[in-house]
Amino acid sequence: MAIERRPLREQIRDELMDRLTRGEFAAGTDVNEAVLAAELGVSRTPLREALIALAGEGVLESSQGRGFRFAPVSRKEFRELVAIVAALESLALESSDPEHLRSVAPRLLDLAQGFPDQVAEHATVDRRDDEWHGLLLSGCSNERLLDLLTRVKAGMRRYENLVVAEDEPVARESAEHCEIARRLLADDLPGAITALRANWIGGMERMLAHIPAD
Amino acid sequence: MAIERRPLREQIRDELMDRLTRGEFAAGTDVNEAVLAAELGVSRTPLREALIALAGEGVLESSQGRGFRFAPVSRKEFRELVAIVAALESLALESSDPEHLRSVAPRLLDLAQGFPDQVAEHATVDRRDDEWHGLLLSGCSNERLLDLLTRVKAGMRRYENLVVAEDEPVARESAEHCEIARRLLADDLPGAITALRANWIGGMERMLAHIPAD
DNA sequence: GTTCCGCATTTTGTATTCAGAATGCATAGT
DNA sequence: ACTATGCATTCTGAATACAAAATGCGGAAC
Repeated sequence: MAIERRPLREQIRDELMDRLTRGEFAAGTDVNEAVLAAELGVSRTPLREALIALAGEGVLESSQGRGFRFAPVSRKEFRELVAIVAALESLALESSDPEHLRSVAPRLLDLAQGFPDQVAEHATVDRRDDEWHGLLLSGCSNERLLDLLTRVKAGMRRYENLVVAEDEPVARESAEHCEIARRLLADDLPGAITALRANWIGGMERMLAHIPAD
Repeated sequence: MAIERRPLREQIRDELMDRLTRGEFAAGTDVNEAVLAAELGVSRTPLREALIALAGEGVLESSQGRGFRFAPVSRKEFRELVAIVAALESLALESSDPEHLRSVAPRLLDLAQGFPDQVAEHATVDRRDDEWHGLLLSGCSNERLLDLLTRVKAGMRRYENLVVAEDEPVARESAEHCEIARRLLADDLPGAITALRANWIGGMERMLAHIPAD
């Protein structure tokens, strides 16, 4: 058994992201360090270190003397984040080994086609989507880029639980993923990238319908 | 007079970035927290907070029990970073107001043409380059993107002082910037983006010649 | 009744202390 | 002579203690 030897700040960071994903923190609310530290059973020091790391990813904001608060959501920022992620994933595809892309394409198609059949509980949908995009990017050798992508996506996480999974969007998502996979199978990388962009933009619009105006 | 009211961790972060830019820290070397804290005249706590923030930007690495060290440089990582920045700046241009781009184009051209005439001390070249790209992106309303760009560029900073400014590269850089500005003047956004990409790739190759093999 | 001032309380920001892990050296054993 | 083990030292990781800033409330002045 490999014993867990990670700094507390990282474990705390992950725990906070988990809770955020579960919707336990409302956007815009202040963090009370003492209370949260007690709740987690740690001291304020590693907690603050985790908060600083999360602030670097845009999950939290901080201001002098007022501490940290969960970053408020806005339609504008969501659009900005989607544009960034779309561009970065496009780059990742571009710099992937075409050979590898073709080899994972069948599995990508499989997964995408299976989407609508599965239960559509919200958290499940997101996790499955993450897995799909993860596989899509698995051939990208730009480690820095993959790192950056996970960080930016972490900043998007708080938007995920604003909407609930519905049948029609899930079907659309599935169709779009199939399209991307088929392009890859056909060795049509530019087409796949275009489809990927369309997928992000489309997903964004489907989400925006649920995000209240600023 | 507005008195400075920023958390120590931010001031420390900036100071460390300054020193890094000045080449005071060798890549790959360990940070001794106590020594550095004493040198800066602060305690280890805010210093560590700054180190954690910098680690999030890829400037530092950390490992359990061994603390922080300045991230080693590698040709591979440099290529990765350039690809990312090129993609992000392209996105920024795409999402800029064309009107605004045309309006700053003359000044961009002016600045670019002035480049070769100025003294070519290394730090000056970089600062002037930053200013030029800053102006180029001044019309981008995607705040998150601009934020991300500065962070990724911070991670590139440690590569800058590996090379010294030379006449020929500076002239090339100037010519490429002129090309971008002219495209903008002609309302040719796609052309400008292509030229921008070429500028980054070209600059990368010119730098790579000076970066030792991994 | 309303506004402004000041004090008490709460919470953050920073320093200090403590504990535990890693490194290096010395010594003992083969 | 070489290797391995134990110990001392150094440094990081985390907790606690302290200082200073912000918030909220109550009372006094108008």
